[in-house]
Amino acid sequence: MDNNNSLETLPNSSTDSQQTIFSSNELRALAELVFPHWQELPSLKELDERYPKRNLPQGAMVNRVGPSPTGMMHIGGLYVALVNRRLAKQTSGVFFLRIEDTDTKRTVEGAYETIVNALADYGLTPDEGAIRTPEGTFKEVGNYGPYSQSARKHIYHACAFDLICRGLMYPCFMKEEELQHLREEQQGLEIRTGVYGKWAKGRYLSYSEIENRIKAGEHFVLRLRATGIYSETISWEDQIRGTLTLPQNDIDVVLIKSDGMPTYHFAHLVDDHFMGTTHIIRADEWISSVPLHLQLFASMNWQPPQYTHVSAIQKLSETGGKRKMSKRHDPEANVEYYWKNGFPRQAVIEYLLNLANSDFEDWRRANPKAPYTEFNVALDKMGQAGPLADLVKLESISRDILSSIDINELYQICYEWAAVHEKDLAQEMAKDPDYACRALDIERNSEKGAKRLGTFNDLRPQLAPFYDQFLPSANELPFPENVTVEDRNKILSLIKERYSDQDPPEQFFERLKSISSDLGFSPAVKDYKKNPSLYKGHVGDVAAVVRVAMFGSTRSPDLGLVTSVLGKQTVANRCNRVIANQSA
RNA sequence: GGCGCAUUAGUGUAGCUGGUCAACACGCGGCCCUCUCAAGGCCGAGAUCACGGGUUCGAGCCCCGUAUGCGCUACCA
Repeated sequence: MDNNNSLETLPNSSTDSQQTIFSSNELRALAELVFPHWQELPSLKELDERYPKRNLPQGAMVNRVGPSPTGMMHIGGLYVALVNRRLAKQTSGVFFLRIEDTDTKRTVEGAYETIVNALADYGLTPDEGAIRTPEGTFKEVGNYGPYSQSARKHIYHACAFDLICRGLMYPCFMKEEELQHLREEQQGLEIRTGVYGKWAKGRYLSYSEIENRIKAGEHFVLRLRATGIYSETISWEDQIRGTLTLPQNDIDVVLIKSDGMPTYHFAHLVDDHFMGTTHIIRADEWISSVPLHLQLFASMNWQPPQYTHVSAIQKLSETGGKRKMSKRHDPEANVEYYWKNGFPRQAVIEYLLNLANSDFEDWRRANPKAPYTEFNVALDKMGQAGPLADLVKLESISRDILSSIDINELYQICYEWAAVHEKDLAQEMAKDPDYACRALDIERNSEKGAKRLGTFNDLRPQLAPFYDQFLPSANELPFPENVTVEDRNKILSLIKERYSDQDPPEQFFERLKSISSDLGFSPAVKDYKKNPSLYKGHVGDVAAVVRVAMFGSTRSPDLGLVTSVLGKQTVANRCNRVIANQSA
């Protein structure tokens, strides 16, 4: 990188002759003063060699997600990660994870693991950056690292050194109170607040003053010497929003904080250049910063990436109405919430995909079995308004997924969930996975296309009755009142006697009918309704008795299917315990 | 305060360069199926496209203004 940006060519907004103009020797001395260990810094040339241009096919997108390890993983972060990753994959590009931990005060222990785990759990493992190994440990992969900003200080400093040498960055000693006063004064004057133009006091410092203050150990930050003109605009193409036009940046923003860490803006410039990011897809709160970012890239003579801004998921519907999704008050802002509350991860992903491109739904209907990765995400199909989280819709998607995935896969994820949230159930499942599968599979492939599982919360009611230990005790069974104990026992005796596991499940109802007529119940509900006095009841009442005895509940899936899973022995046992209980 | 982004039925969205464009999904209601519960099938109620002006033969779709929400205006990202 050569120094062709000499001071004279800078289009500075304030042609204020009072500003200190340094000679290039002074600038060099200043840079060395700011970075006493400058000799240890890599040169820009070395960095360019260390991080060569990526060798990727035409049109490949290199993009990234850059969460801060400040606590939980936000659902909006997952959303942005999903979109970025899909786009990278679709173009044979690269998706990487960069941990943006430049704010040492805010970084939280364990948050790094939370991020990596969330991406791994949701199938969004990055190509580069921190990943979770199959053994469950963490490591960093990729040739453009390190991928944590806190470990890249020397790179930022190398670039900062260059900017100081070229007069585009300068030290500023203003303290918090001073900045506060400045802001108040500007507010009193009813002008824009901020460090710009004549308000940028650091621009007026003489070399000797700077030297003295630095040598005295005074704290300082490094600010950009902004080159934008506020009354003029800059435009760029946002792939979601089209052409965006904003005033040029004339604020001397902080680029290096007093602790030596870069701010987001500077880290973005340096990292996304050397990491070869081609597309920045991020939340829309960054729109206002694009003029600054463009200026930063120009100041280094680097090719800027393409910026596009997505509206993050912001609100949630509640009984009260709408409000902003808040980390503190809305548990569903946290990615963990969904799994905890029984939503399969794939459902969350597909729901997010649906928010991103609403035609995903149509695609899914047309391709019920295809993996979601076959769907093509398109930026220009993304909505501009912030979508509202809708758990009811999520559940509907979840139900579709749980009813369409392969039974073995269903067993897997159910078991994985139960192992954490329903431990006793999981234990039983593991004893005989095949049995659990048959129980889970009930009615899934029938013509009726029953979708019994909405979320994992439906797992227990669906599965537990297949295990004796979860059944209510015999005297707690909710038998209907309208069938006498005597009839109940007769019914169950006959079931025990006549049930055969050779019967096809459809046969079961025929058995119920014949038992009904043998015991004076009407085999057809219609007949009973015509002449109630002729019967003790109807086949439905008989079925209810059997249902309670078999399933411990007045509600169950098809009895023929239930009994065929239970098997002859269990059917007999369950009849016996009731009969025994009554006669006792 | 300044600047920016957004605003289509309860919710999420679709509506291409202005002329069946008010559609789809979830939810809600009813009916059907039916031995229970779900699921499924069918039907239906919900939006004068935030509001007010324009431009036009004609506007969710273009322009201006207003309102509301959100964002930025930090040595947070």
